[in-house]
Amino acid sequence: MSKPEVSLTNAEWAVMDAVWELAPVRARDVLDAVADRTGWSYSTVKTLLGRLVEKGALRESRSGNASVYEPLLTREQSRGGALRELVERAFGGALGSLVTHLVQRERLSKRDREALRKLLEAEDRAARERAR
Amino acid sequence: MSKPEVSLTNAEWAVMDAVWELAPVRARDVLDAVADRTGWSYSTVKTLLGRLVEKGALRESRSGNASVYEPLLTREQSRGGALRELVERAFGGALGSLVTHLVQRERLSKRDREALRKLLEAEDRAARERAR
DNA sequence: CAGAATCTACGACAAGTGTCGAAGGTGTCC
DNA sequence: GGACACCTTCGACACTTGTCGTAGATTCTG
Repeated sequence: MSKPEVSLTNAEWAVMDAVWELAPVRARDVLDAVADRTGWSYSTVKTLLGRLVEKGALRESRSGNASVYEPLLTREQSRGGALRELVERAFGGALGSLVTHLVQRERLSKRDREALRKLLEAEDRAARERAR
Repeated sequence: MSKPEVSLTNAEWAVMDAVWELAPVRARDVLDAVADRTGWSYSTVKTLLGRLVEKGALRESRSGNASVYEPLLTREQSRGGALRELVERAFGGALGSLVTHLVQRERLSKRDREALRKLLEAEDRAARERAR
């Protein structure tokens, strides 16, 4: 039972962001949330929502005459998918290459590096915990 | 003089990978390098190469009757671009969110975590060096 | 109830992507 | 010089993505 591996486009990410934040949500609300940044029309949002339902990223239900949408994927799942796609395409499938690139080329700030170290500590502990 | 910010598609990454590895390279060589994995025809490769030249990712020169291609971007530059696109779309523009996601959700192996720590050390030193 | 305000459903369209095939040069080898 | 191999250029086509507009159904409101 493999997950269908839903991949989101640029515009779809904007919509999903709104849905994740406001679900259960109506098209109108998504538009309101997104209009400033995108300038989209109601139609555009509706089309995107429709496509997202089709590809299994959203669930659509009816509340009277209007549709209400809810996510079928979590933001983290989607991020993971997008990340894996990137690693596949641009980093030869090696997550390690991405990590290396991150630290060496993207010039993490001192604070970022500190935070990262903290995360690593925590993850070490978590891993040890899991191992028990 | 800002760089044109070239963005590569899926298929184009495959071609660029071959070019980076073999440049200066002819279409035929790219095809040979990529055929197994993709099953593409010569035409397909040629089309992709043409599009890459158009968008400024490759330089094309003539050697007799045939074209020879060379990259105008390094792999690292392109990776950086792709990474930034991802962060923009899926991580709300916050590189830190990506890093957090990486460590917490992608379950880096113990070895990955070690390597990462090493990189951080090195980066700390480099930063200190740069600061002088 | 009539009109206004909303919704949804369809369809459309221009770009961008992934993939080729066919036609016509150019070199190469006997 | 002719046959063969290999190149390039052009054009095509289906699908995806980004964006709407319009028409018809539904609901709210004075």
